[in-house]
Formats: sequence, C-alpha cells, structure tokens
Amino acid sequence: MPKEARPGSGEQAKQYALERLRKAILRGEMAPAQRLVENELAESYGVTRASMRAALLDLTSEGLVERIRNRGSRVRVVTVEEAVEITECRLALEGLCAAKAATAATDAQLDELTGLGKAMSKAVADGDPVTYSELNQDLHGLIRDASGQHTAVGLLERLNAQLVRHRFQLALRPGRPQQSLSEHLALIEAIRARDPQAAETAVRAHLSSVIDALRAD
Amino acid sequence: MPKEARPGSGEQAKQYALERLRKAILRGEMAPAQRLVENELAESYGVTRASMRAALLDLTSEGLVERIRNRGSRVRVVTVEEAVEITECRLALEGLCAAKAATAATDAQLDELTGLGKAMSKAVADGDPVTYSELNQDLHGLIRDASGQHTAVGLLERLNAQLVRHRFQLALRPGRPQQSLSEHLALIEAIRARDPQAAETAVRAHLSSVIDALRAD
DNA sequence: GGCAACAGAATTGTCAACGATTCTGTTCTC
DNA sequence: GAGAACAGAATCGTTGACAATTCTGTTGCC
Repeated sequence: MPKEARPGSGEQAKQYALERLRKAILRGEMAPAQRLVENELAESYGVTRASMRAALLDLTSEGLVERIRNRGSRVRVVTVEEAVEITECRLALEGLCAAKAATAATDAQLDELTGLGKAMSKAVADGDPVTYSELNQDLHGLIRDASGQHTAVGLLERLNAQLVRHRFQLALRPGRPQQSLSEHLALIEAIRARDPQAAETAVRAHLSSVIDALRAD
Repeated sequence: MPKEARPGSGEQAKQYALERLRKAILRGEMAPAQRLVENELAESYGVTRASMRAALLDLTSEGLVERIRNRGSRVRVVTVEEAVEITECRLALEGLCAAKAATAATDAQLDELTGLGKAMSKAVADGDPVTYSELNQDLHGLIRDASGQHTAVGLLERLNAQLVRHRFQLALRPGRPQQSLSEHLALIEAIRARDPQAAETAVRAHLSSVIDALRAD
C-alpha cells in the first residue's frame, strides 16, 4: 500500500486531516478569520465529520484555530499586540535554548550552524528574502534541537505556528534581513564559542529587534 | 436552576467532566500512572463516554494525561528530569512576567504583594508548610496577573499543572520553606521597588534553587 | 420606513451502537 | 516443562443519526 495514501476513512483519518489543514493554514491558504465549516472541510479532505472535528479541536489547542460554542471554528487572527507578547515569550524560551545549546551542541551541529550562517549571508547578498526567511527558521530549529530542552521546544513550536502571517510580512520589509543577519551571525559565533551567556544575550538582542520591527507595523 | 448542578447529560457535559477530572488529578486523587478507563470515568461522573473521551483528549493536550492508541489513558508521570526541564521553562517565562509586573503592577497589587509576603513569613514561622505552599502559589499567580502577559500566563499555567506532585514533595522537605521564603521576599521587594531587572534576577535565583532541590531527589 | 417577532435553514453538540485492536489466560505441541 | 499459537474479554476508535443552538431572511406591526 502507498504510504502517503489518503485514508478515506477510519485509520488515522484525523491525523491526515489535521496535517492537511494545519499546512493550509500555515501556508496562508486560509484567509484570516475565515470560517471553517466541519462538513465542508470533511468532504474536501475525504474524511468523516468526526475526524475533521477532532482535527479542529487539536488545532484549537495549538492556538491556530478559534472556536465558539455552537458557532463554529475560524482561523485565529493574531493581532500585533499578541504577536509582540508571543515574541516576548519566544525571547525568554529561545534564550534558554540558546544557552543550553552553547554547552550541549555536538561538533557536527556546530558545523551545521556555520554552514547555515554562510548560506544566510549569501541569501542576503543575493537579495533573496524568501530563502533567507527559510534559513532563519532552520537556524532557530537547529538551535532548539541542539538544546535538548524537550519541553521548551514543544512550547516554542506552538508559539511559532501562530506567527506565520507576521513573520512573512516582516521578512519582506526592506533592510530587515540585513539587520537580522548580523544579529544571527553574532548568535552563531556565541554558540560556536560555547559561551552560554553570550548566546542568550545574542538571542535576546535579536528578538528585541524583532519586537521593535513588529511594533512598527 | 442551581448553577453548579450536574449536567446529567447534554448541556456542557464535556466541560463538567473535564473540570472534575482535572481537579482530581491536580489534587493527587489519581495515583501516578493510574489507568483512566473511559467507561468507568464516564459513569462515575454521570456523563456519556463521548463527553468523557473529549475531556480526556483535552487533558492530553494539557500534558496531564498520556494516551496510547487502542490502549487507553493514564495519568502522566513527570520524571525528575522533566520536572527540571519544566522548571527551567518556568524560570525563563516567570522571569519575563516578573520584569513586566515590576513596571505594570497597580498600587493595589503591590499592596497585595506586601500582604502575601507577611502571610508567608508567618506561615514559615508557624512551621506550616501546607499554608506556605498555597501562599507560594498565590504569589506566583499574582505576579503573573500583574504582568499582563496573557500568552506567558497561559503557558505557565500549563507547565505548573504538570508539577503538582513534585511541588508537593518539595514543600514538605525540612528547611526548604526557610530558603524559599527569603528568595520570595527579595522578589517582592524588587517588584515593589519597580525594578524589572532586579525582579527578573530574583525569580531566576529562586527557581534555580528550586531546580537544585528537585535534582537532590 | 424602521424595528421586533418569527419561521426556516445551516451548523454544531451529543448519543448509542458497531467494528477494530490489544491484552490475557489457556491449550497444544515439541 | 517451555514456548508458541489461539480464543475470549476488555477497551478504544469510528460511524451515522438525532437534538440543540444559532444565524438569516421575511413578515407584520407601529
């Protein structure tokens, strides 16, 4: 059997619907505040309404979907104020991860970091904000993995999912990648030097500047 | 109709079952790793299995319950290592909240803080660890409220829920309340002085000492 | 013409029964 | 006597239908 076949019903139908819908939201295919009708989604994904419902409940607890009793589900809209709050939490948690990563990272991970830094520099030099934004994600992800902080990583993934729209807007702002790059390079250096204190400081500086940029919306 | 009546069925049965079970777990009425059978719980709370099931799913995403496909649900056991990780996240997030609270707290909230500090001193002097532990919770809660950080507060509440058992053990350890008290008083002073930096440092010092105590298990 | 009450449609919430999976204790074979 | 295969029980997963709620467009009244 094909391993990515559509589970018409039964099996892990919920899981399938969950990932499809999550991706759709993260890709911005769903307009903000768009109504999510259980029946429609269930039909379009080829699962039963119960599976779809379960998926929506999951996404609600992930903070991607908002649901009102007897009124249905909507794509959650994150205001700028919320985005700032979320980023402040990221600042605290990623600071922790960066500090841990500075001591816990393997040599192979340090090499990966170095490579990412070069790729990011190149993306900025080439004026390619989309690639840069992706590498940016990879960098933060790598640091999280290297930290070994399972709990913090889980929280951060949830927080990040809620920021897609804002992140996208931010990346396309002129001049933003340049500033972001130098902050990231400083962070990479701190981790490579295995200096937890400096790594945490660098993360905080970086995310503070993100917050400023968000507020300038 | 009585406002806390048992919704024999219908109504918001899931909500009812959810809160009952959550309280039971938080109070430690459920043994660690105890099996949670949907039918049994549903009957004992007077709701249908579907409602109970939904409640269990919610608790799973809150991290209080662990569930294995086709094998059922258990009260999640938090190992010492996890407790340490969770507390490290608390350290980061409560540090943020304390700093914000130092600038955002109202005068009334500062008075409340002062009162709590006195009550805590008294509880320690009286050798009453249970009361002290409750006041401790109140203090952290008050600081969270005063911070106005909606996102961080939500994350912290989830993290804290997972620590009940460890928190309980910690509070009964001889000598622990004394050390904890002085750290808390320093924190209160920092917030009353409206010094964000000092407040964050005080929180970090306090939770670091909690981590040390946890590790000494 | 504007506003409130009302019926119909759309949508979600709940339920009870059926089907699938996993565990457990027993039996059969070597 | 030990291990594997097997049947039975327990439990969870899924489905389809029904009930409750909310929204919407219309009608009647002032």
